[in-house]
Amino acid sequence: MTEPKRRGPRQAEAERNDRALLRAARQVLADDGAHATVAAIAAAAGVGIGSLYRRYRTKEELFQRLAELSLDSWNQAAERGLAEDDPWEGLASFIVACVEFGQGSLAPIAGTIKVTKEMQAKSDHSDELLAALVARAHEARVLRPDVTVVDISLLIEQFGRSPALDQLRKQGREDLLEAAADAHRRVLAIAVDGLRACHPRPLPGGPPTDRLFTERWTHETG
Amino acid sequence: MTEPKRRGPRQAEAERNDRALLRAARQVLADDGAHATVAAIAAAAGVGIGSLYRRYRTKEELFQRLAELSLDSWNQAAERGLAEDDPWEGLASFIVACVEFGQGSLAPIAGTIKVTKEMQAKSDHSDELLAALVARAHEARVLRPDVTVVDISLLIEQFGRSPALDQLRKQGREDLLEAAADAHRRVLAIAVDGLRACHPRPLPGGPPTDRLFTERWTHETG
DNA sequence: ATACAACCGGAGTAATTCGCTCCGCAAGTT
DNA sequence: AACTTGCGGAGCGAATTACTCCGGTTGTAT
Repeated sequence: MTEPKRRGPRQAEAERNDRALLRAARQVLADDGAHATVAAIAAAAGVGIGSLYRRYRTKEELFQRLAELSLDSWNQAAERGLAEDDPWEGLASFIVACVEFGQGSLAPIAGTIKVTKEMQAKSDHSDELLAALVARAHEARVLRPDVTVVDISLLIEQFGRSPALDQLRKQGREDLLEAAADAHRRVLAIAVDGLRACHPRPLPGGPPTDRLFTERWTHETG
Repeated sequence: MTEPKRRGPRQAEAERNDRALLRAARQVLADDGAHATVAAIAAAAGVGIGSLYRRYRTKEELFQRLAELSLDSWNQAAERGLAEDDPWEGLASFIVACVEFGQGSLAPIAGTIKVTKEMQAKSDHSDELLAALVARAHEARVLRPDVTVVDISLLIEQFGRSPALDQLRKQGREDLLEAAADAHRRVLAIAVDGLRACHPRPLPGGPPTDRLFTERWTHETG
């Protein structure tokens, strides 16, 4: 067993709280961007501030953990995509999955995340997976030929947050949240269709540099 | 003459400053979202805070003016689009123009804007113009049939800000700004191509309500 | 030159906000 | 009942914010 022993009587509650905190952090980050507060995160999780700081020594440590989990989710989505038979469906479902679990909520805090060696390894792996998804779609001639992995990554990031959904949530208009989420998925579907190989005109500008991604995170030397 | 007399010796500088302030406000809003500070706006305009407050009594008054000007830009872009002969190019160039001048920078402060009667009239007009653009594209069978005006509006809003560009600007990476802007235009071109009538599969979900737009602004009774 | 008017810049202020600590209390276990 | 473990949130110091106020600067008139 990996964790053979419960160390305290209220360990189960602690684990539930931890999951709730991570869920809430993603949510609040999506809503409020870079200036999400710990009070808001704790409140959204239905947990006291004290409980947050017992598990994470600082706000940054929580965000760090969130970034790591997001990388895992990204990789799982990519592997599910590769497992699909149809190359197009594999790529499209990967994109939708990444947008769905809120990959884009990390963008506002990307500059504050320290990339550990472990995360770097996961990131390299995710690059390979995405490259494989794109290569397979190219070979099947279902993806327009001048689309690169950077284009896909930027598309996912672009749809990671929904301005309309953010504002409605901040205004407490619960009645429109569902409609806004549906509409967001609709617009994403439009954009994904724009990736199909049925468009004769080449895309404007040259292929984008991957420096747009590699140089936006601060790396650890140790 | 509408403005026959200069009232003071430094009037020209004052007008330059006003234009710089509005430009800077759009920029900073795009970068920092809802918590853009007056100090940042004044600094970006190369102007003292005092000069900002001589022209606008409060921060909100500046944002209000910005919203009004944005509506004008929107309408001008729509009229240029209608003036084009090709229905598709008209619609596409309208979308690109709206994204380009930073229409989306207003999304984070949409909830704080008071819509005056004058603005309401301009807004109604813009609705008609966009409806005309979409109807013309539908009649020419160049726009996929289940796309609505709300879809177009949401698409414009979605691309109004670029997460990558925002972060790079905040990090001061001037060397990558151009590349990021190019990449952003590329991804937008992909999404716009997704609107073309060459995609057989219908979009997911029903047509979105326009309540997603009408109910997000606070209206004035007077 | 001198006096004056118009406008500029930004240090200072009061109020708010934020990350984080600390401690009294409740829930299990024995 | 005694004890252990984890919970919640009031409160603190530091940082940030919108806005005011006034000494300085620029351009015009005499």
